[in-house]
This record gives sequence, structure tokens and C-alpha cells, in this order.
Amino acid sequence: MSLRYALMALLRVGPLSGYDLQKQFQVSVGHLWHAPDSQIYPELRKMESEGLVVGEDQPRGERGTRRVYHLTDEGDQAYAAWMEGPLSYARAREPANLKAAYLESASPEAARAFLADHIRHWRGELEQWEAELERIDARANPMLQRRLAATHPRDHDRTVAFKRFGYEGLVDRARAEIAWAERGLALVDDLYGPEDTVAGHA
Amino acid sequence: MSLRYALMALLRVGPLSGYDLQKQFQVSVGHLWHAPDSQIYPELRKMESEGLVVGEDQPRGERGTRRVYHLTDEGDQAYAAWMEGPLSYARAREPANLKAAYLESASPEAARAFLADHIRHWRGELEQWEAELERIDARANPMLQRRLAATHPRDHDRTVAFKRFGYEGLVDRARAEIAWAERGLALVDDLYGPEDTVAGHA
DNA sequence: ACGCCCATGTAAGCGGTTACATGATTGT
DNA sequence: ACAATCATGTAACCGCTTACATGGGCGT
Repeated sequence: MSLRYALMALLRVGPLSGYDLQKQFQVSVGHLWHAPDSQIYPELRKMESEGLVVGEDQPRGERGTRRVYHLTDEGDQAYAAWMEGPLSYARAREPANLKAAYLESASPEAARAFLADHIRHWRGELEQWEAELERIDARANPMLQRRLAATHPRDHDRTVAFKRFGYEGLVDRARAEIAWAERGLALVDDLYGPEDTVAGHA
Repeated sequence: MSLRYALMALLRVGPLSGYDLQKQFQVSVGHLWHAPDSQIYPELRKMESEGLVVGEDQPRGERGTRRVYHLTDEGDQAYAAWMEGPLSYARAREPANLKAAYLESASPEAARAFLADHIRHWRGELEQWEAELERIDARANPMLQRRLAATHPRDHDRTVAFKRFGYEGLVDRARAEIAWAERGLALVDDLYGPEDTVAGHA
């Protein structure tokens, strides 16, 4: 239910073609709310049918066209309503914690592999988000630049500060997941004895 | 895709009727993986059709029946395969962080309300999970008691330790969310000036 | 007799995933 | 000429949500 608001957040700074929107999405708001292009195109059509955006077919070369989407007043109001209203929270559904709670039924090797993989996954996410934080601080993200160019300089610090704040939450999350899984590895050592090192084959 | 493994984790300690399973689910593994009863009954039927469980209709009173589910060998193996294999991770899709990153387009009041609500939500979750941690430490959860009764005393510490570990991750998460949102409230004060207190109407 | 709990679902719809499908344009 | 990338989708399926639906059993 949040995809459309993520899309509108981008369209609010100016019209974009479906393709450009999708590309910008992947390197900006897509870090916060993932969506593949195969979901974005249909969602735009659906939003158009609901009057939130209008699509304008523009010629491209001889035969090609590209569809440029503009946010409508109605879309702007829907976005504002989402921003002003409460968020609904989904109940917990955490596969990693679920599995962790029953690790006594896994082999020690599988338990270690699971935890190592958890660390690997969240380290990867952490890198992405930290890199994005740096781009935000440097005001280097193209979408952010467009956004700042479209707003009064007086509001720039606010815009940057909130963007930073949103990503900081993800960074905190990733760090917490990594720390948790590291404690898990120590716990496995405690319960089963330290791992035979890979080098210990001889 | 994890629901069936959550159900099998319970059925592994012994057969349960759909109803009992659903009830036990809500007060144990349901904290880690939420599912309403309207999802559990059909999932059990589906698992039966795949041979993971068998359902046995037992008479109840004169006309009533209850369907008692047993884990099959095939189900046990599927559970083991899940435990031994890797978990697949979903890409980030965090409505709260998404909204946070665009809070400059909300009124200060809405921003504060959002953050306060975030804190309220996660405090509620935190309470649940901390209460569950206490029940784990006291070995007071009925499902945990059944589980321990069905396993060798030598393995009890492990079982309890991993269950604790799983919930600790959720507790960490909740604390991180609360700390983040509190920083957010401070940030809003910084950016817009401190809130007029409710008492400040005079 | 009544109400609460036991007991088990169905149906419609939504958001998302995965895989597939097609063709035009631009730069080398 | 060819490749990369621009550009836009469709179709099938899956897990989950929400609301609705029904009836028996048991304790007071």
C-alpha cells in the first residue's frame, strides 16, 4: 500500500516517464521500499485510473513513445493525507527470529551457517544504506538534487535532515541485526563448543 | 512461506487439533510469525494435501468432530530441510522509514504524531516480547513445557537458550525503533522549535 | 435457556514475485 | 551491423487480509 506514496514522493518534484521514474526509484526511495519495474508500470496505470496521476504519451524517435506521468491535484492531496495521517503497523513476521528460536533442532553447522549468512545479508544492506547516507550528506543523489532545486533554500536543511533520519533507522536496524547474530555465534560456541576451524582439517 | 514451518515446529512435539494448534500458536510462535486462524486452517489442509501432516477426525460429543493433525515423516523432513538450509531474505520495505525520509512534507504536528505513534507501537511490541522472555526464563510457557517434557533434559538448556535468543532479537529491534523515533522527536524540535505543550494553551 | 467457548472454515480481493514477452532507439 | 539501453508491459501464482459464515458443546 506504500508503493504509490513512494512513487508520488518522486513525482511531486516534477513529471517523469515511467522508465525514468522506475530508474530513479531504484537508486533513491527504492532503498526504503523495494519494488521491481514489473510492479511499477502497472501501479502507475492503476494510479492513473484512480486519478492520482495523468500519463501523457510523448513521441520518441520515429515510432516510439514514452509515457510521462504528472501528479494531479488529487494525487497531491492523497499524498498529503498519507503524510498527515497515521501509519498502520503490520504484526511481526520475522523469518530469521522464527528460525533462531528453534535452532536447537538444527545441526551446529547449520546454525552457524544461518547466523553467518544473516550477518552477510545485513552487512550488505548496511553498506548500501551507509553509502546512501554519504550521498545525502554530500547532496550528491540526483533525485535529492532535483528535490532541493525545486524547493526554497530555507527548507533544504529540513529535507536533507529527514532523508538522513529515514536512512539512519535502517542503518540502526542493520547494525542491531549484525550484533544479534554475532551474539548468536557466540551462543552456539557456548552450547556446542567452539567451531572446528576450516584450517583444522589436518 | 514460513507459516508452515512455524506450524510444524509446534506439531513436532506432538499432535494437536486445528483449534488447539491455532490457540497455542497465538501465545507462542505467533509472536515471531503472526497468522490469524483464518489462515491457519486452510494452511493445514494444504499441508495435508502435500503430505506434510495427516488429519484425523475425532468425535467430540454427539455430533461434533475435531480434526487432530499429526506431523508425518515427510513433514519432519521438510522441517529439517528448512532448518538446515539457507533463509531467503526479502528486500527492505519499511513504511515507517519511507515516511520518515519525507517528513519535510508533513506538518510538524503530523511529524510528531507519527513519531509518537511509532514509539507507542514498538513499546507495545516490546512489552509483549519482554513478557515472553520472562515466561521463557521461568519455563512457564505451556508450549515450551510440552517441548521440554518431550526432549532429553540434557537438551533443555539449548532449547531455552535459542528460544530466548530468538526473542532477544525482537526486543533489540523494538528498542532500536523506539530510540530512533525519540531522536526523531528531538530532530523535529530542532527544525521547527520545541512543541507548544498541551498545557500551554493559557 | 443462554452465553461463551470450541471448532472449522469460505470468498473476495490485494499487494507482491517471478518469469516471460516485445520492440524501438542510440551509440559505436 | 550490433549491442546496450530505452521503454513498457502481461500472466500465473502466492501469501496474506478482511469479512463473513455456521454450528455444536459445556457450564451456570
